[in-house]
Amino acid sequence: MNDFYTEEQKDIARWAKALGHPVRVYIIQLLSKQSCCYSGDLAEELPIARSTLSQHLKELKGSGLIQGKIRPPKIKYCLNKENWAKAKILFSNLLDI
Amino acid sequence: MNDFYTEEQKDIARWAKALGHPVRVYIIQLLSKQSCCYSGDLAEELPIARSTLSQHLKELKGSGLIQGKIRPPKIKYCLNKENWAKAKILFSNLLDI
DNA sequence: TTAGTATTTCGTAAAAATACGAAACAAATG
DNA sequence: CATTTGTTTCGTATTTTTACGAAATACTAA
Repeated sequence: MNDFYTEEQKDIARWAKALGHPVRVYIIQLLSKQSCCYSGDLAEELPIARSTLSQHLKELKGSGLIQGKIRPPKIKYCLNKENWAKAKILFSNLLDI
Repeated sequence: MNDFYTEEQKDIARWAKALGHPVRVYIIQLLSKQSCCYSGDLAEELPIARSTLSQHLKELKGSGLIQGKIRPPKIKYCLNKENWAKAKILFSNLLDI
């Protein structure tokens, strides 16, 4: 492991990286507003292939910012509220808000 | 150009991407505290090659988050206060702070 | 059981990020 | 002018990201 950086710095970097693409910002903004959505709803409005969208969702999920609940035959995506709250705190500190 | 995303979404993504590596978070945190620093000072404390550091600084500069002023023979790096203020606003909105 | 719906995974390709050491550069000093 | 100092650019290699279409998966409904 790289021991040089603090856990906080790594968390900020991980979440910032997750927000480092406009489509993922779009998704997070949507989830902030309406709390949940389905991949299909996103796919209809976004100008990218479904598989590409799926990749972005996977990345957001991997960062911990969102979570997906299987609700057959769909998958319902929501913010991961716990991590979102953490992210708020860390970004607030960084930005001195 | 990709017209689908708003300027705001692109700005957030650009700045988030710039913060998407622990070393760049480290640099930004430092500059938030002490407002300015030299590449050499960073190079001494960071566990990466000077050329790699230079690349990270270039990326931060490219994103608009920092700026470098030539102060021979050194280069003095500072936060770009204008963009930093913008970033604060955009991230505040996104995080609903 | 077959067909349909929603989404992901796979295979692949192209572009971007990360890292290093060597070499180049730009300005001040001897 | 030659040297020193601080930093960047170059060349290169490796890894990661982004993107797409085709195929696979998982569950429901007919």
